[in-house]
Amino acid sequence: MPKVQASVRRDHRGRLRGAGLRHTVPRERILAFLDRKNVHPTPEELYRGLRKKGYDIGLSTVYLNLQVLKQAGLVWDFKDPLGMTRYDGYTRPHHHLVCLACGRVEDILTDKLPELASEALAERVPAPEGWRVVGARVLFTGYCPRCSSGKKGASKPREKTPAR
Amino acid sequence: MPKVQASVRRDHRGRLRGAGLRHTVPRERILAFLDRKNVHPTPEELYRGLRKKGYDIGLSTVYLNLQVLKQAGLVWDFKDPLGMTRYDGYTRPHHHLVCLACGRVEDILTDKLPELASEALAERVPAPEGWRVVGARVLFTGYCPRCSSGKKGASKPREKTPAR
DNA sequence: CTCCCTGCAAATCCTTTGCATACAG
DNA sequence: CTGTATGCAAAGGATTTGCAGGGAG
Repeated sequence: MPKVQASVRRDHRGRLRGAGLRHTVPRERILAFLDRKNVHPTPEELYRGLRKKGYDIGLSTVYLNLQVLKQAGLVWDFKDPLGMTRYDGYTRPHHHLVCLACGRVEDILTDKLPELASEALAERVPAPEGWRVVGARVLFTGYCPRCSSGKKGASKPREKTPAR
Repeated sequence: MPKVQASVRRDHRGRLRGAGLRHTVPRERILAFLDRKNVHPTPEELYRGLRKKGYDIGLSTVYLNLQVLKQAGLVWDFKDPLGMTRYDGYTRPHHHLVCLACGRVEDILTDKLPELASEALAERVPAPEGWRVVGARVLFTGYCPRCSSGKKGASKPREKTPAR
């Protein structure tokens, strides 16, 4: 019996190779870290997270590889309402929902939501003359369960202007 | 004949007062600069633009007031695909369409597009248990007329990763 | 072996802050 | 007049770059 499919979602070596990238330990660890749902760390948080696990990685390596992985389409990034760049493992098409009070981010998958899928939105928008629209990303804003329960300072408060 | 309604869109003094803000020369000029459609400057560009007109304004004043005006709801801001913060005069609800090649930004008004209006999207999204969704902003991406005409380097090229 | 990657430190870029002076109400 | 706002310069924070050593193919 051939030893096939060790773990679909964890075959990072294959994903890297498939994207034309070399397999390296830092890349493997970054992909592994992001390979969970609703995980959207800033580069700094990702760096600390990996360090906390005992991995000896450099912050600039994290920044560099996040960019490389992004260009390869293996991860996504977006700016949260406070302007911080956040990353997530790219798997299925989705949007984001951010809590205006504490900054928590939730993935909004569009697999089952043809109406809200990027392509659908991109097709439906009346593009100005001559433009070719290729994508659409929605940033939903609101209040998470903890923060909308009325309790002030339910979670860590935001320092800056909630914005956007 | 009473001298009424000098200029609806240019009554910046009234808009400021209405928002509980003092009227000052810098604020007046910033609002005036943004009071055109499809104008989405970065703070730096806005600063240079005002300077070019001979106005003696400080960069930090621009930053400060953009934030004040944003909090007052008189202007909006958003991050373009390169991560630059861009501002526009807040008038009607709308989204943005950005050219991935040259960075040009076009306003997509939703007055006549109930389906794509922020409220409609916010209502339609299946919010995770306990969340209260209050808004939605769409960032459409594509290629503007000049850049989609096939000619390479149609406009100023991007230095950074087009991203997102 | 050769080229690319890593990790540290220094450098950049955007944005905010401190402060004395000037203006709005 | 009193309290803000302005504008300059310096500080701060996030991200990038330079470079010598190390690893992947």
